[in-house]
Amino acid sequence: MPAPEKNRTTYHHGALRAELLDASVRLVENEGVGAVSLRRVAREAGVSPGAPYHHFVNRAALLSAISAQGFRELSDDLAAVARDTDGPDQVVALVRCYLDFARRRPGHFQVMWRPELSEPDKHPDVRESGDAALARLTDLVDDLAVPEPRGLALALWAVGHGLASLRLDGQLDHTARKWGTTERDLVERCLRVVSRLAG
Amino acid sequence: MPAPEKNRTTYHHGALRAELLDASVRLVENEGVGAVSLRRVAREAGVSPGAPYHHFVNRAALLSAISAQGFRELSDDLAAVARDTDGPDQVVALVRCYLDFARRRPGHFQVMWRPELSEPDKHPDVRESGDAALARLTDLVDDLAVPEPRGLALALWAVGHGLASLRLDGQLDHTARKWGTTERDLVERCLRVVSRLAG
DNA sequence: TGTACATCAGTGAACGCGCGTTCACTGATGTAC
DNA sequence: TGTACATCAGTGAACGCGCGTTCACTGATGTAC
Repeated sequence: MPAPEKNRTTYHHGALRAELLDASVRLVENEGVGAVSLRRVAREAGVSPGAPYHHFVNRAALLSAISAQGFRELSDDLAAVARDTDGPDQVVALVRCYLDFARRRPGHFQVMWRPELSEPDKHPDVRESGDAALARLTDLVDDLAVPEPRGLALALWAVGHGLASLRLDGQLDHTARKWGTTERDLVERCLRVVSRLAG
Repeated sequence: MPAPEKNRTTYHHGALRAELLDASVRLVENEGVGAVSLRRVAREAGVSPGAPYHHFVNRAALLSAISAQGFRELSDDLAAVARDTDGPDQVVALVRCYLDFARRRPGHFQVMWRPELSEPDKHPDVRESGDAALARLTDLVDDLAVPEPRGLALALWAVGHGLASLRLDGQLDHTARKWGTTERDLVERCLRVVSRLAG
């Protein structure tokens, strides 16, 4: 996590767009999406309040870019599952992949699923990359040749999404403590149950 | 949905606390949780900016009250499932109950799972009512006498939570359109798959 | 039943803050010739 | 290789806005006697 860029010597930044994105993701992770304002992000990047406007027309455009980035990475992850595993194991591998993504990119994950933030209607990138990710999921499940592929695909998406959300909100950790176990153990038990859907 | 209370004649409102809560829930439903500010809520209730401070110390206290309200209603709903159904049907009934709650109280639902908004650590009501709701769920699953009750309970919670979240964010509707079907049909197919976990 | 008084639940003005956005500007870079 | 010029990507001051919160106040209500 690079510190706010205070020690710039050149007038031009060089890679401000990328740094604004990074700073935003960091902000979402540490303080939630509410902390992301163009002024704040500019400050984090060590740049004047007007500077971001040369790269993003507004806050939504910035968050859209993060969403699209996230969806593309998730697509790649899902493609790797299709490539590296096969058969019924894919069911659990898929959910695990979703969970791993959410853990690795919590900032992206939180932005991706909130259309009021990233305005998919105004930013085709988000819509397209989101659709592509979902298509990866359904293609994978279709290849399993189970009786209700769409129902299974949605169920797996829902389980993954639910677990990831509950974990990000601290619900899993809280529940684990109450049950005298760990978050990780809870997830594993859940995945064991889910694996029954593969048969 | 009562209109903003502009036509009050008495100096004292009489039920301002309840009306502030209602106004907040309406705001969350229509414009998202970001639209809830004490000033805005006061305006919606037709009252001066300082008035809410006689009932809530700050925004978090207001949102906490909404959370607790939601958790209590969800607990009651889950209790009804335990009372009105039995056997393996309960698995699907439980998820359906969770989904119905989220549909009926979308404003509450969105606030309940975001601890940074309702600060459960500072507001014991939220923690207690949340824990009680979860206990209903686990008690119900325990009574099914399945091999992995905790794993199943979490899986059902996750599916319900995932579906409800995706629906609220418009993802289900979007996906249904792309697949040439309806949100409702999608949910039903998903539940059919989930019902296999009951066996 | 009246009255004095405490308390409750409002008002509305005021404060300082961070925000989004604009704008004239300027330093740095790229390009045509 | 040098130079003139266009364009790009910054600066920093400025604007108006809604917010949280406080405060002296006041109208309404409840209670003790």
